[in-house]
Amino acid sequence: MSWSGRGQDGRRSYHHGNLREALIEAALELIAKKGPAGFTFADAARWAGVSSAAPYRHFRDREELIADVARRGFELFADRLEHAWDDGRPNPFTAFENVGRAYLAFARDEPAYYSAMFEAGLSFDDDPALRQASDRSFAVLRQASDALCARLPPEKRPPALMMSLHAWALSHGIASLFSRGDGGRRKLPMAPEELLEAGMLIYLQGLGVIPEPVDTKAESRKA
Amino acid sequence: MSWSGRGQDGRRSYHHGNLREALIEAALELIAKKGPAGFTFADAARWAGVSSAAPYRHFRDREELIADVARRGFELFADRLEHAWDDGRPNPFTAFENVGRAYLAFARDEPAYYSAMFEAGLSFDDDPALRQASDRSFAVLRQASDALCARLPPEKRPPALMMSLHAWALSHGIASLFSRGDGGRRKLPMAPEELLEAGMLIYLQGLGVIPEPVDTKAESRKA
DNA sequence: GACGCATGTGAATACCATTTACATAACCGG
DNA sequence: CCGGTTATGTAAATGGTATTCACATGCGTC
Repeated sequence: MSWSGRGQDGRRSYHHGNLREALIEAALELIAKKGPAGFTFADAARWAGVSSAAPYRHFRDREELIADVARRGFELFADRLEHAWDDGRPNPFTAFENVGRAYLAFARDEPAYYSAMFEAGLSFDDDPALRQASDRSFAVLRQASDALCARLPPEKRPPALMMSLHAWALSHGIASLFSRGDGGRRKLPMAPEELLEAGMLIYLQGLGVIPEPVDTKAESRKA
Repeated sequence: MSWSGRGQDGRRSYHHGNLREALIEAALELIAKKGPAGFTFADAARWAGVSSAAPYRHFRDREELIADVARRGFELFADRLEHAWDDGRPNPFTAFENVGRAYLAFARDEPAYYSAMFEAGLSFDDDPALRQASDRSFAVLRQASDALCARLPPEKRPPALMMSLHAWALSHGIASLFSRGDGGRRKLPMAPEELLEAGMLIYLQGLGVIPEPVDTKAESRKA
């Protein structure tokens, strides 16, 4: 079979052959352009060159498509964060910073995914796959926080879960408020990445993870 | 005239008399129930008991109504934050904490306003009134940060603007992720208010605003 | 080669946003 | 009090969207 369902003349045969994927691609294009609210099922169908009823063979309704985009977004997000964490190399502190940068880079470079994930108003309870993908993303932050906490003497050690929630909230707040694909809602005196890095640095110093204001390059060499 | 445009029999006369306000109330109800995306102009009109064309006498389109809700939300938000700040009484540190609690309380108690303000995808550039109201809210955080920074010796003093952005981002992140009116997307081991307070405490300690892990009640008594 | 299931079509239903022409009444000057 | 002007509301029309249903197509399989 022709994978895209097209003959030699370029016209599509009765069956598309890959409609599900085509709809998801269309959704990403459209969400990136007009936000998750502006995305319409009919547009996606037109984009894929099928009738407006065809998408219902692959998704129960419009929301299920968005949920699938969000799920894929979380999978990709988790991959990016895991790659940035790199098992804590070269050292937990530098790796933690890399995760923060990867977080904002994802929000900036994949606004469609990020919108579907956090701004589409999806219910995570109704969709175990979505919940699981979201959990996997969060697990990276959790893991990184564990590693950083482990650096502290047990009596000063904060709850790693709390620390990961703080990191997540700060990252998400900066991403939502200042680092959207459209350039952000508000002018900043610094790049979002710098804002996040400075914030986490101050936070970690407050925890005592960093004894002194520290040169990260020196830190890298030490590890 | 009858302010609500109703005669003694309770039926509305041809003119509503207070439609603009009624539509805004309806919008708040509906946004609270189904989110800013689920809110429809037609529903609001039905709720107010007028035809579906009537709202256009008061708002250019659906978005202008949402923008007005958002603007009012920011005004109310600024009032609440200012009240919590209370000119830095009893001392800047305690007042700063109060602002954080007020932030989350607003997000929890006024989910309709909060949604319209931060999740409706409004463009602040097209609406000076909206921009101005939003600026007034942020100004409270900025003012509080200024006062806290002033406690530090000049050579250790961080940029107050950066600090206020950190506080805003952390608050907004926690509100968005964990403190929505619907109970939040994810279970937490602690109340959102505690999470924010702990986070800001650690942050301020990292800045050196708080010399030691400190009992806030003792701090209040001292001031 | 016939059959069944997956996939796509067209038409129908029911909403919603928005516009337009028209209706009503509130207000205002005389 | 009266007539004109303006603000506010209505009904109907247009065009778009979500969703469903009966029907069509053709891939894969026996």
